[in-house]
Amino acid sequence: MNLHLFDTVTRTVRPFVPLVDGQVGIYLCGATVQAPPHVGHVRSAIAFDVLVRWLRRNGQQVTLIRNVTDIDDKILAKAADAGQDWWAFAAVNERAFTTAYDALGVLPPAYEPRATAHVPAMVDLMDRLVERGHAYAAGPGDVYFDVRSWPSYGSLTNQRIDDMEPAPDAGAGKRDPRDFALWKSARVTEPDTAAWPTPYGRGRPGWHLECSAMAQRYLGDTFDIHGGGLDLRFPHHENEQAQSQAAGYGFARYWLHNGWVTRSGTKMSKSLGNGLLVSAVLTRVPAAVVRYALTAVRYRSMLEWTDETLNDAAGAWERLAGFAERAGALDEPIDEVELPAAFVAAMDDDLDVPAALAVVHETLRAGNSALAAGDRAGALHTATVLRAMLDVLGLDPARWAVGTDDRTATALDALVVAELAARAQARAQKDFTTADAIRDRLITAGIAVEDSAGGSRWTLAAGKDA
RNA sequence: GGUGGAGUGGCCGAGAGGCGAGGCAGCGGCCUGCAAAGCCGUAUACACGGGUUCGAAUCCCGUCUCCACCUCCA
Repeated sequence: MNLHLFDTVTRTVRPFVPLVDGQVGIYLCGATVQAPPHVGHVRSAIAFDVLVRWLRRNGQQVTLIRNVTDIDDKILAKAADAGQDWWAFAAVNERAFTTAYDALGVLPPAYEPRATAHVPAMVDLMDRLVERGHAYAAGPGDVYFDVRSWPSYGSLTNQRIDDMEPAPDAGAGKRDPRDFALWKSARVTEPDTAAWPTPYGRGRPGWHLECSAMAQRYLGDTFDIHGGGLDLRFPHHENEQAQSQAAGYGFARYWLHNGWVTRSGTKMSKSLGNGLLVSAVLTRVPAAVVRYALTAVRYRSMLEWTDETLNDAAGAWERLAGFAERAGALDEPIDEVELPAAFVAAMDDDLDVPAALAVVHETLRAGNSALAAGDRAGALHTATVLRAMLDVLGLDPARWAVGTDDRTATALDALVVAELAARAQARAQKDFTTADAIRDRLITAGIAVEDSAGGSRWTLAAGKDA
């Protein structure tokens, strides 16, 4: 493996060497389940899904831990507004995330720990920090991290404490306004179920503490990669690193951050109200097209989300999937296929997917040419290589093909095939008026028809101009 | 105020001193009954102003514009 990754800490692309050869531990900040996922959320999941797939393709055994933050201020507030139990409210949104991940082909993590199930691990971490003089209780249930006690605080994002804007809600009893909460005391307005007893008083976990505790529990004191969105670098990841290292753990060896999805140049986010729900997008665009659109841009870049983004993705996707199918390669095994050197080099260069896709499209052209020249064997081989590359990106056409066991698809196929047979007969009799009428009828129904020497082929034309 | 990112042809997007990645759209051609699909061909691109160099989108200096984080955010 010759993978190089951009590490946020050093701000350079550097060789990735796992702590234990052949095994890679990754902690990815998952969702705070206060709302269903928007497109930006799944972009992050997909970015790291590609990393996981590439590591596995290179023979690495990957342990991916992606947490679920199932309690926080907003969850409590929104659930209260909706007149629901906060835990039920969180569970509904967590399921929506799982549904979206599955629909977009994001491989499931090894484990998805929930914050509320890890209070003992968090208390352990707080104990260590208090013992070492890096945390203090400011009152019953309120525990803060003492940023002044940890000289390297700010090292992840290259900031000095004195340059940071102090939090406006400088909590009572804080030694420094930048001190952040490890544990938040139970409020009288909050339900009893939202607080846990600790030696420091009743309360609930601070966001940063959760991730430190869960990463350490499942991946060990030191692990390979910590990932998340660019917006989590500060304060979340800075605080995680400070807590864990101040407690004596090595923590993450590489920090990776994905860029976000923008609308008119502005970050898509819940608070700005410009978030597009994944569920809404998927009602009008095939999941494979959405996946392609979110995968095609390099993970560190911003991704402007427009109808044209989807239109471009739909065109490219249909070209790729259409060739794989026409070449008859959907059932070929791809695990042992050797990948083109240029593709490997692109992926090894900090997951340069756009460059890798250039190789994919060159391969596609060669395959289409082989097919046009009647070279079935050559086309089949090319299509198999193509699928192997696409599988690394989570875009293997076989994964997204409509199954023949799908009753609706089977029924539709029978009807369209009958129409195409009638059209073929009309064409044979040079009755092009009838033949074109049949084709127009199919096109109106959203079915594209392609003629070739071997007969006519149909596909659902959905996806374009979505 | 602090920290970081970005500005590439009609659009999207790689590259980072020297043969114009790739995709979409467009144009010309081949194929086709006509289409579609596919194939072939087709671009005086690198925010602006200086400089270094035989040679710069790529290095240096300066300028402008945009975005983000420092408060919950993938």
